[in-house]
Amino acid sequence: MKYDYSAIEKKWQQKWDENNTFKAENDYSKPKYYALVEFPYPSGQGLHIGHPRPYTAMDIVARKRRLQGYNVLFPMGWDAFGLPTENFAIKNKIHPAIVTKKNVERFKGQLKSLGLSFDWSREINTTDPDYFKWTQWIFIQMFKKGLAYKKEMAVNWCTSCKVVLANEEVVGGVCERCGGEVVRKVKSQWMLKITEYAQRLLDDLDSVNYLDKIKATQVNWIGRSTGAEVNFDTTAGDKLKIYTTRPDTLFGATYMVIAPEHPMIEKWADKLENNDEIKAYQEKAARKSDFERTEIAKEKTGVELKGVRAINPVNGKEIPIFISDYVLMTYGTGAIMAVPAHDTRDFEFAQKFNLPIVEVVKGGDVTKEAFTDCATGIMTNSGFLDGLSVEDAKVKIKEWLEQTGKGTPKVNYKLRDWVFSRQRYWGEPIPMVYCEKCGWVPLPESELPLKLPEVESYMPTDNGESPLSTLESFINTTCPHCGGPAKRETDTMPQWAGSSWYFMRYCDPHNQNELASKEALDYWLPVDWYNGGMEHTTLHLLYSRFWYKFLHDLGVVSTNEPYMRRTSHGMILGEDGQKMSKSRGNIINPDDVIRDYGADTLRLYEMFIGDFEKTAPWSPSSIKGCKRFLDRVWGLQDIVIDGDQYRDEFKCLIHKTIKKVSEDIENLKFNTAIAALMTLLNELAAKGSVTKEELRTFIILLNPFAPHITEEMYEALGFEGMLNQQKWVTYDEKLCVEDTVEIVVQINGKLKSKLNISADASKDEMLSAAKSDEKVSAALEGANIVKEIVVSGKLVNFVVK
RNA sequence: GCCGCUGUGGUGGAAUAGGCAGACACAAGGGACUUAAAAUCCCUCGGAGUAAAAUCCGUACCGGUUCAAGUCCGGUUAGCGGCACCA
Repeated sequence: MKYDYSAIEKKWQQKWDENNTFKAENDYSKPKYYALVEFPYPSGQGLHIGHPRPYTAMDIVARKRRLQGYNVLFPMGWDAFGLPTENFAIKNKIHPAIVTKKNVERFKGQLKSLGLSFDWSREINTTDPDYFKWTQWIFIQMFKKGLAYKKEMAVNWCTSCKVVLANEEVVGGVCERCGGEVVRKVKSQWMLKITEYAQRLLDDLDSVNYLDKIKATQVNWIGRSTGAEVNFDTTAGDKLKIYTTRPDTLFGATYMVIAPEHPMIEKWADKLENNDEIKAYQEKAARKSDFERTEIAKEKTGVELKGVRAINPVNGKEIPIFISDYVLMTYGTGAIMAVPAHDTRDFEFAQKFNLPIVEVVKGGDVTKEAFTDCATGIMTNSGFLDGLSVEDAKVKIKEWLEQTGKGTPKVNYKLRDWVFSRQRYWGEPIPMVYCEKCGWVPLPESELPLKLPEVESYMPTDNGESPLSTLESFINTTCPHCGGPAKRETDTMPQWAGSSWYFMRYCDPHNQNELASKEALDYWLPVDWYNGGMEHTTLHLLYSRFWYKFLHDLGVVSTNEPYMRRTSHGMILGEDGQKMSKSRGNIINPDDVIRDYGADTLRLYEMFIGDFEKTAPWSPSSIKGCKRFLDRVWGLQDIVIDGDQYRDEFKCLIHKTIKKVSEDIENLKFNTAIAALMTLLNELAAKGSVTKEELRTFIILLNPFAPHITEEMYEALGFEGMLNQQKWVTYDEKLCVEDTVEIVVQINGKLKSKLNISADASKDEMLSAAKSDEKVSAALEGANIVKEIVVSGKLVNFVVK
């Protein structure tokens, strides 16, 4: 009988659908397991060949856990707000909701054709008002707790499209779509105070099981540093506050630098002698795009503020103040003390402007380059700090700063607040109203969801306002607080909003009264295993952890962290080893692969393709090997013999294979799990027969990887019920050990011979067996044995002279 | 510049916790079957060497620790990913 994959796959997909086979139960007394994959953005291109890799991996985990008796939640949904849909809608004059609906249908069909065991009864869509009602609700709670605020912020502005761009749309400093120049433009934006959670987001990484590289990236992104803030007096009378991580070098501060946007500059305008020069520099800096700012970073620029000088608090010396765009207004206090002897950037600047360089840490040659080593240096030219190590000096100077009131220890983070406004149509409306009397007022919860109004054009306006801003009927409303006339916020939320809490909605997706019931949240959360792309490590992962912690503070969820375990998969590249793209013409369409080889083969191949965490090039010939494997598995039906036991000769191999497959799935080593199954198949095929029980075990082990063929074989073998309702097979550790083992005999660490010996042989028995081996005894002839090393069950090594 | 990761046959990749390098596949070559091809089955498959063996070399490079190193340590180099004037 031929292996008719397409009929088999269709048959079982239908059966699973009809029986709601993979519906997670609401029985909260059972042990639960929550396996999560990132929900896709339903793009117009349809499913990418890369999607099945993580989806299949977690599907394997979910299917195995079900067989192990867990109540498994393995849901799927759509992260459907977003720019490509909006752009497509603009271009083709179709409502984005219609585009979304069409794309979702296509995606869903494709996912089903892969045989993924999602619980479709819990499907969610971020663009569904019943869903984004709660996204808006969370925003309002944040506003009420002071975590959402409005602020003037620079945005990316494409000078050619005359449109505000999201950061993701700025590629290499130019507009992704038209290649036009992108500049900064200041606009009033909603911000979320993620910085308030910086320390917790950092600390709680200790309590979760994320891959080390994921943790490292998060730590890096949060960017905690410790130092001190120091107040410098100025000749203008005002104090200038700086932040430094090297307060120990205070004696070496020979000038100061403040950001071009620093507010003091305006305040000092009447005292400054070179206002024209300063203004010119400020304007130039403001005009620069981010791209230019980093391009020109090679050479330092700046202007001295003539007329005002600062006073170094430790030695009372007057020092000049400069403005330069290498100091950022957005970090620390926007002002630094410059210690050219011990900071590379200050050194460059000092050289260019001929400023004095004073060595305060011995150990380098500060006439040639900045000496930045904290570990070995000894303080010098530093008054009461002289002779101390850098670390001791840091402690002592901080004490001095506090005692004298001239400064305080301070922790800073690179993490910045989250810019939450987008001047776009296809996003969640921000549920806020501006009243002249009451200021910003949130909509009452009874008015949620605030739906998107119908507009004629989804195009952003010429002045960078949201398309909603042209719609008088939407804008004009009454103040929920005083009842007076008020105007709605017209910006929408970024795409990251809906995905920041979607895993919570899956727990209770149809709840009309709450984002999910407390009972459901307490039962299902945290997510046990979340797999997703490395590209989401800094944004999505951090944002959703932040929202979760906020909701924990509100009492909505009971735990601190949303995801117990986070892993990450590698991308699938084109056959040429390049990223798949239309222009390279190296795209593989999953529909074609399913048509030509079947979903089980595709699943198996994507798991076998290589190390799950690494990128892997698609290989059209390798996939044939996986098809060949399934053909041979199918062929086992022709050689099946009666028998409700494993035969003795296969007992050990089968137990070892069960162990290997069970463990490898938990360790993301799907490729070696499949290799173990191939080995077992090869042995059985070589024997020419397989007992019914052996085959039953084999197809249970293979089921998570290739669910359709295994269900079909299970049925054809005449077993009761569906395979997915059976129990995962278990192994006996004792039976995984062979009676006899092959041990290695080495002389001076070089392999001389191999011999078979009883597995429980003592060290003495191993030694004497080794010595009596022909090859070994010949080689040992006349040699002087200095040492004998015996590793039980593994090897014997003679060290000879 | 900083942080993280990686370097193993023609290819994708295995190798628990320092103990047989190259599992499992792909490709290639040879053979069987076939009128022929496809499919399938069998054999070979890191390099040098040999009739075959023996033997020697071999996990990016240099050095170290060890009875024993792909694995640990120090240095170099190449590539990938992230951040990037963060004081």
